[in-house]
Amino acid sequence: MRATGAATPGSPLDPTASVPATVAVGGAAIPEATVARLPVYLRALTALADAGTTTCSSEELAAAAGVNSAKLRKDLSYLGSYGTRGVGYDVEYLRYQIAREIGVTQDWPVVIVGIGNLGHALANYSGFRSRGFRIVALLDAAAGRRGEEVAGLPIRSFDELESVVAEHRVAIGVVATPAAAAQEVCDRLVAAGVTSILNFAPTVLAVPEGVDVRKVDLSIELQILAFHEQRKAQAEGGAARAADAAEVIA
Amino acid sequence: MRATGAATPGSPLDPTASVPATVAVGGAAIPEATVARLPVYLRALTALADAGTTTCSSEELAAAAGVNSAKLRKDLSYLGSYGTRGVGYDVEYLRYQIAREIGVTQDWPVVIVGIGNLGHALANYSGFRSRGFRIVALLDAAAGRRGEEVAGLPIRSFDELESVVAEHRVAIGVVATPAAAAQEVCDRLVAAGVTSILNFAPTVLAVPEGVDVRKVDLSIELQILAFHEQRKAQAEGGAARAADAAEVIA
DNA sequence: ACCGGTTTGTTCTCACGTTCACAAACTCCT
DNA sequence: AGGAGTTTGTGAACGTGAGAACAAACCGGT
Ligand SMILES: NC(=O)c1ccc[n+]([C@@H]2O[C@H](COP(=O)([O-])OP(=O)(O)OC[C@H]3O[C@@H](n4cnc5c(N)ncnc54)[C@H](O)[C@@H]3O)[C@@H](O)[C@H]2O)c1
Ligand SMILES: NC(=O)c1ccc[n+]([C@@H]2O[C@H](COP(=O)([O-])OP(=O)(O)OC[C@H]3O[C@@H](n4cnc5c(N)ncnc54)[C@H](O)[C@@H]3O)[C@@H](O)[C@H]2O)c1
Repeated sequence: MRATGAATPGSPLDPTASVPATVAVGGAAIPEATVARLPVYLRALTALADAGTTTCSSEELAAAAGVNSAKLRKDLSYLGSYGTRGVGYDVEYLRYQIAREIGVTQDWPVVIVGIGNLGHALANYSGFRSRGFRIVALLDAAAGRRGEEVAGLPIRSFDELESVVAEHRVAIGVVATPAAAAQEVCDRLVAAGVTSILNFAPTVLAVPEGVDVRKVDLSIELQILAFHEQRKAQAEGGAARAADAAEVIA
Repeated sequence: MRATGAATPGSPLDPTASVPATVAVGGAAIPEATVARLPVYLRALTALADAGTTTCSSEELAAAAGVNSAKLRKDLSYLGSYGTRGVGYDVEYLRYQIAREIGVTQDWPVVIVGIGNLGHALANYSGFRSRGFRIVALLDAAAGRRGEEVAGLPIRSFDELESVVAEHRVAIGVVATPAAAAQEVCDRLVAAGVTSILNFAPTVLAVPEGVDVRKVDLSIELQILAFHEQRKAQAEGGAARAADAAEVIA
């Protein structure tokens, strides 16, 4: 059902969101779907640059990013005309333009709240740094964790949130607490001045206008896979792999 | 820009995917966007049930799930007519119907490959179990990790993949290895018979027809937030918080 | 200077997804 | 039994996104 290279249903355009859908303000309007793909292009371009490629066609870049080349060209056209007809795109130049458009030419300071299993993994993740983000503080409510160092940063009290946000001008917060605490933590983050939140807890967060929330939900992803898996099993006549987990209806 | 309660752009409808878009086979066709929301409804219903609620209206459930109530009703209508006009939905009954539709009335066996920072967190995550999944094996290539126990399961050699998949009839695999190894691991998983993959590595995986891939990409999520954050800063006149990370263009 | 080959930027069309609005259907009360 | 009030299920209108197709623009060679 899914084709090679263009293989994924996966992340950004959230059907759970009831929202505008294009992003206008200073520059031109950029469709939300395009915004969600820009980071993918950026990554593909970085990989090409690392491989020593200096120029690439929309076809090549599209293949590397796993999208249709027409879609890629249309996406890029929202940013401007950075290619050369008959030639293609200059990898380094385009990479910079996309990075600038996304806003990751400088680092964004980020706080992580909830340094448990997941918080530790996030704190240790080096991919942040190279992609435009800098973790400036790790906060946790549990007194037991206080003082422990993770990836060179001490775990601090959640009560230090306000001063940390003010000091580093933090705009982005990550919530990695249990679901029960997520809304409360979110409220505190917003009150402290954070206007973008990445939520790992399995809850719907309510936030005031002007605050963006994105969620990463592992169980949802797996359940979507399970749904398709079940359909595949049914398509095979029901005698398939997950027959024990799937009852045939039709 | 985003409204309370319906706050998120967040996950499932991936603009990186060039794909059909409705899911037909045994039962009726269900739009992909709807499939992506069913797990959210399921979670909201579980929360309601835990709170002792036995009946709810589409309005209430929609609020709990963070979506428009018309959208909710239309989504549910794809599954059948499980509500009662003038009354609403029976929480427990609807919960079961959705769980059955998704295919999580029984547990799906899952293997995790790459037990590093992230793999450890995933292995320790209890939310899996309660949502229809059972981790049956942890695999890692590094000999150094061999034998270590995580959450009651031993870390086994990646070479045991085929036998594990065969033994437990595993259909779903999780890739938590470095990006460089992801495609190779993915190929092995597919060859072993896995037909659904959840990928945490920042790479585009190429898979044959019939295999589903979903990706969870933290950096992409953060970059999307950064984009909007930058726009907010520009909207405020450029003198805003992240002025150092955002140049005003006009 | 011109011509063939190549690749972008864009237009046009179609499919998908969201939302409104309302008739059908149910409950409860009189 | 009937009517008022409530809530579902869905038809229709609108907006957004995807992809095919093509004209405009560029390069290199002659
Ligand atoms: N571990 C995973 O792989 C995984 C996967 C998907 C989702 N999640 C979700 O991510 C969240 C964290 O998961 P985890 O496994 O790290 O849990 P965890 O219990 O290991 O860690 C949670 C941490 O949050 C801290 N905390 C609790 N209340 C707090 C508060 N009010 N303020 C600040 N900190 C607080 C706790 O002290 C603890 O350190 C959970 O919501 C979980 O459902 C985890
Ligand atoms: N840690 C995070 O919070 C985080 C966040 C986002 C994305 N990621 C991505 O998730 C992946 C894992 O991250 P991590 O921090 O756990 O990395 P890690 O280096 O801690 O762990 C990777 C593990 O994979 C194993 N491995 C390497 N090659 C393998 C192979 N061919 N077969 C089987 N196992 C192999 C290694 O032995 C190691 O145990 C990376 O691609 C990373 O970019 C991690």
